[in-house]
Amino acid sequence: MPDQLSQTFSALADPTRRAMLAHLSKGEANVSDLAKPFLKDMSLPAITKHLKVLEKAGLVTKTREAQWRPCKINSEGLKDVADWMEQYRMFWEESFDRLEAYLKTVTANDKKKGKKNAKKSK
Amino acid sequence: MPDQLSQTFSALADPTRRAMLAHLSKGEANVSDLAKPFLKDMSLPAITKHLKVLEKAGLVTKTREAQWRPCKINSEGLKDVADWMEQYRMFWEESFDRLEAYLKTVTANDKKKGKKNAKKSK
DNA sequence: TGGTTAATTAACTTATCGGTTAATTATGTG
DNA sequence: CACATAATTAACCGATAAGTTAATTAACCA
Repeated sequence: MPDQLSQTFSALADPTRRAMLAHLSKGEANVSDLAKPFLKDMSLPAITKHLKVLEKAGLVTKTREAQWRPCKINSEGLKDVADWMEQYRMFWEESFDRLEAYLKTVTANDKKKGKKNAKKSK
Repeated sequence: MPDQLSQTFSALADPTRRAMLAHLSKGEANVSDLAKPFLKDMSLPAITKHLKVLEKAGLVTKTREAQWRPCKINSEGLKDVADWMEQYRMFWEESFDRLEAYLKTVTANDKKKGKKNAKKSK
């Protein structure tokens, strides 16, 4: 049901999963390695589920090696997020001048088309 | 659930909310302006709820002007995401050389402990 | 005053999420 | 073989997310 990007954002909306990703940013790890920091707080099946979410989100790939499942970061998911973010760069880079200039051009267009936006009073 | 970054990612994990944000990237808009493209698919209260999610996530700020509620993008939330993303830049920028070099330094530590592929734990 | 527009709140339903325990599948080893 | 280790699957549960309809608040207008 959900599009890929939604799945990716959804996967990142959990501190445990982000921590697992941070762990993997240091290199490959198998499931029990990833689980270790969390086994005081949750069970191993919970970790398996989190990993599956990360996989489906395109953030992690899991392979097999005997009974182990080495995991590593999959850059695809991160790239999708980074690409989406790009369109908002001017907002989070506090370049106020460029932002105001940009918004001014948009507003100018609206005026031409006679759009009475949120501009009606004051 | 309670940490800010999770809330922000969670807010972005919905195509309707991302579309509303895209709309707001063109300038301020009232609730009904934002709702218009979606009123075939969902009710106005649904939009109100989506907006509230975006607000709590620090992605949108809503003010009052008579009976209207002009909304605009709040860069704080976007900045939080962008900052978090930074630590993974080397992955989604396919600079394979640097990535491999980096991972090699991390793996070198493991090799000292005799790890071939993250094989052991304990 | 009464009516219209903009938006929110309340109450409710349904589906999904994040976790659990118990059982199961693989693989390697004495 | 028996057994331990690594990880997954199954079945279940409570909380929350996303939507609905109906009612309500708030401001403007004639």
